[in-house]
Amino acid sequence: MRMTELRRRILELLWASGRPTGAYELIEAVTRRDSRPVGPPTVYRALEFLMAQGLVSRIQSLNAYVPCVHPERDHDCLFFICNRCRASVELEDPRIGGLLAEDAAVLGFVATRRTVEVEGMCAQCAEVGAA
Amino acid sequence: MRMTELRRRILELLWASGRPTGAYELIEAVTRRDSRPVGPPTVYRALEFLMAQGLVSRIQSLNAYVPCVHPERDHDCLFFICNRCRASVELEDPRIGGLLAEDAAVLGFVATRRTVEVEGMCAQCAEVGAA
DNA sequence: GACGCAATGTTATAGTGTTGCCTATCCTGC
DNA sequence: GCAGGATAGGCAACACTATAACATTGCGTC
Repeated sequence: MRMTELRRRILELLWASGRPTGAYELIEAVTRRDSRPVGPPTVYRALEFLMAQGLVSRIQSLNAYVPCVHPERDHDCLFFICNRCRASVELEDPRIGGLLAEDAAVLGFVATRRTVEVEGMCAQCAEVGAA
Repeated sequence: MRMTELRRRILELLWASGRPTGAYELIEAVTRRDSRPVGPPTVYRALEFLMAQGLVSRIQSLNAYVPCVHPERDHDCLFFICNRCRASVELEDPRIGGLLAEDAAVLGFVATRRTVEVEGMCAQCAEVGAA
């Protein structure tokens, strides 16, 4: 389990992008930057690794990937996704994790992964165009 | 805006299925049952309609669709998805919607859609195989 | 240097969803 | 009844997302 050149590069690209980025965008970006073709499996494997390390999260609503804001902490990612400017904000709200754990307990459900995503419009976009 | 034959059929198939069902499964099912080919756009349009009516929800983690348990009520769907038996349970927990609204307000974010999904193992499956 | 293992490369393909355009059907108002 | 607009569905092609299967490389160990 190593942080290889490729994996680091993909993580850098995600940070540089500043917004949720699709796997095929990453494929293109890596290919362009390294001037050699990179196939889908390569990138998907790197993403899988980065997600396992808690360095990257997948946004289900967008089929896209973002770097985690607090990789060090054990994170319950909670995303606010602007459908206008495509930006996403990651938040931590332990209370939500608590409620979900509570609900899971009632069901006898053993949770392994959580997805909490809110779509809408960010403050800036909402200000600009009320449409 | 009408509940047509096709739309009703797809809703019925979702209810009959008893678990999250993919769009292409529905395409196949409708095609088989009606003995005539149905294309992807047809089914996707019907699903879009059903979701707009609050009769169906999409489970992002699975790229699949489920009928809503309480179509009449305004619902904040919250799903528990078993990765073993593929079943899903829909719950209502207004407290979570409340917290999300609160967090959104802090960000000045205008929310239009929420996705809350928990993956793991349901009580029955957890009981059977602890693996 | 031969082996073992993790990582990556390569090719092909599976799975999911959309666009564009046309036809059919239904309701509305005359 | 019957134009005429609006909504729904059919169809072909395509775009996007992800994985399978198998070969290769690089690296550490004995």
